[in-house]
Amino acid sequence: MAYPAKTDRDSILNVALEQVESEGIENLAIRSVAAKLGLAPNAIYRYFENLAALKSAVAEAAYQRMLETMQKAAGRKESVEAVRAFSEAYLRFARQQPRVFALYLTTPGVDLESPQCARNSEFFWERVGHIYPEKRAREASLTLWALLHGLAVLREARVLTEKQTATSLSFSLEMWIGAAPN
Amino acid sequence: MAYPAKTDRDSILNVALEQVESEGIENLAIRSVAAKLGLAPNAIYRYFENLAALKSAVAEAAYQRMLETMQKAAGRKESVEAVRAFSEAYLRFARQQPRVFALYLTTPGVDLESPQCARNSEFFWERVGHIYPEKRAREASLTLWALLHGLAVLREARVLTEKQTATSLSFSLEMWIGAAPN
DNA sequence: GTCTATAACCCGATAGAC
DNA sequence: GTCTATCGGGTTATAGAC
Repeated sequence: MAYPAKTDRDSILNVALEQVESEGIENLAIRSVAAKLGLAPNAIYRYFENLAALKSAVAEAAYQRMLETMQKAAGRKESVEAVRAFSEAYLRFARQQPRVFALYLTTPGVDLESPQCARNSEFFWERVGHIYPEKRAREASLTLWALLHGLAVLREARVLTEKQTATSLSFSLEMWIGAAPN
Repeated sequence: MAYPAKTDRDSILNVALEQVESEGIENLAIRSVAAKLGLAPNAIYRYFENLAALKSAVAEAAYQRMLETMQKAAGRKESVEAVRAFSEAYLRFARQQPRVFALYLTTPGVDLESPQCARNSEFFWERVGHIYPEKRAREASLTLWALLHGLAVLREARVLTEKQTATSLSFSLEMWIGAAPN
């Protein structure tokens, strides 16, 4: 072959993620990704249909990253301990990668049926649902998710200071755990 | 005057809000706003410094709208009743104006010290804080806000169905109210 | 599968006339 | 305060060579 492949889908995606984290999704451009990889702009089109498709892929990667972060934090810990651990990890993720976090749950055009996305729901259900009786497990786990996400957003919006976020998280978890039957 | 004013700041802002609601903030363009008003594109620059300034103004308007929505819903109701009322209003706002809601708490470059923004925090504090003892009032009111926002985001992301949102809201409020000393 | 080259399009922003 | 005209830049897309 005169022109062997110089790149692949994952390489492009990783460069895109870097650029999103440093400049935000709104400034992600096909040309800059190609330049970073030493490619002509339209080489990208072999792997992604257009800019919108690339952005969607980046957003899906954000779901994947969040899931891995939570899984790693929960580890083999048990119920309540696991909750505390991945709750803190959720907020840490938002602080450390704010522009990637901004894509999480807020990017239109992401297929929520895709494995990466669907597994985020399952994670909460599996790791947390059984703390509550079956009848209320679903609402309880979704409520916890909502709580964590809301706190992260409020802090990223600078409505909450770092300290207020910490105390509000303690308060929230205490409340959430305390509301369980035992 | 050979060229009398054909428009004003509020007219521009309203058109911008319409366009954001129908096409999202990322597609807001000075040219389309001007076209809608029957103006040349650069006439807009008499009222807004640039596109970024227009977007910020739209985002600030979103804060204003949310505040008015909550205030109207709370009305003269008392503590717990008020909480239920504006909580539902919060979620209704997100559903009815999803693209405007998407700007709320997620738009960088909005001055959170501006009256519209700061009053959102104050609202929660004033209407809700006294349900809890002073020592925990701050965390409690911020937690409620986080909860509502998280639920709204999860539903807009289609993680929660309409029904799950309703039951999770009930669960959340019960939990939140139940955690108060009396 | 990638390259160069080109073109069309849309947008933000500015200059200067009225 | 608004206009026309234009500049500069980014995005998308196509054609044809290698």
